[in-house]
Amino acid sequence: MRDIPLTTEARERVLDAAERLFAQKGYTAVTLRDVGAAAGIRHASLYHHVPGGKEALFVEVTERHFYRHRHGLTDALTKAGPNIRQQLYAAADWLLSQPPMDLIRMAYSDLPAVASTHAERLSDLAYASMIAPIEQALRQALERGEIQHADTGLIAGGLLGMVESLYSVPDSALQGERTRKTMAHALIDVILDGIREPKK
Amino acid sequence: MRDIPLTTEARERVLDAAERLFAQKGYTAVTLRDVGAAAGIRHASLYHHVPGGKEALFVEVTERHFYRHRHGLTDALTKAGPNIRQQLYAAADWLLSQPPMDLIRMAYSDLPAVASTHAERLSDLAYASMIAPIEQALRQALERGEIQHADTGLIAGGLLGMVESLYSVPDSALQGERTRKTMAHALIDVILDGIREPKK
DNA sequence: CCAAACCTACCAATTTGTAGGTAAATCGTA
DNA sequence: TACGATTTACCTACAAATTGGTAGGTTTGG
Repeated sequence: MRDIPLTTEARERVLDAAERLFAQKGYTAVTLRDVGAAAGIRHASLYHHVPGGKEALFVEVTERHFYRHRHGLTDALTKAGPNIRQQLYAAADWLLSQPPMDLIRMAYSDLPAVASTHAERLSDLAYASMIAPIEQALRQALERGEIQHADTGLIAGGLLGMVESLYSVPDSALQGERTRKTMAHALIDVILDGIREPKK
Repeated sequence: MRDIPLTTEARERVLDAAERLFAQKGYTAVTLRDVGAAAGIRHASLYHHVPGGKEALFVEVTERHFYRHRHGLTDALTKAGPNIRQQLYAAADWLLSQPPMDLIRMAYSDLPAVASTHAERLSDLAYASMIAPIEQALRQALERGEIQHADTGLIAGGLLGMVESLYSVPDSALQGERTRKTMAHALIDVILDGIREPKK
């Protein structure tokens, strides 16, 4: 008998389903029956894999989600080479390959619904996973002289909000060359070059 | 006896409370008992003012919310004079004077929970109220030669996402001169000037 | 007086969580 | 290897609380 379940194939199915649903709909909008159905089991069976119930499930998969973002972002940024534009392109591509990460909903709706100890940890993790990697890349570009002095933390956050907001573009507005990816790259160009001067 | 209640002071209290709560927490996370408590009445009394129940209440206050944004944005943009920077400053100030408008949550969680006819109308209204006014100001700045050729719709949406994302900045990170307003203005400067060239 | 505004009390459905059971895989050991 | 014991991964059934919504009565202001 174990207090803390280790990772099995069936448990992974549950966590994957829960992560996708919570990320898409938010904590209160997702029921355990939804999660069970998505994982192919009854809701009561979820308690076998996650004894802590809904809140523990949400906290675990949300932490997992943030950790994966941190890894995915730092990975994309380092593999893109020492050029800030290509780095930001790669970061945006990663973000758009994942389900939307709605930090506003997280702050105003999801986190207030869980115990404050968990909420604070998740809040810190959000910064460390989403903002910090981009901020670090901007700081290094600043040292390399690629960009001028700027509030790197603010720019990183703004960039993130900009790219994530592309998820609210309806699919009907996406066609041909106008994908979320090309739109993200165009927005990054604006951040780097501005829209007053003609593109170099 | 009226089928459609006209506007009274008490009904306004209900709509104001509902609008604030729905905007902050989203459709499913807000209960009618929450709305009633915020308006100072029992949840059953809400049906006196809005016979259609929760969904009708949500649709009505969300429409109202969008209409007010459309008015507030166009008003701020026109009153700021013919300078795109001042116009965008004013638009951002308006957005930050209102409760957060989380379009991602709206698209992925709120709208799927209401009848599709209402969802489509609200989706169109979101574009017309939030994006279109900013896009128009950018187009006019383009004609005036203030900015270079750019995808004005894309920039407007990106700007909006950027400014709204400031709501996910924890209050603990706001102190002294570092308010959401000053941060929004700094981000607008980046959009206009870029971060590669030194500020003029 | 009378209608608007609000109330209490309830219902049916849903949701989280618990209790207890079952089939099948796995393990320890003779 | 044979085989009983245990563990895993699920199930059905139910309890308690919450939710949207309804019925009908009561207060209150013009």
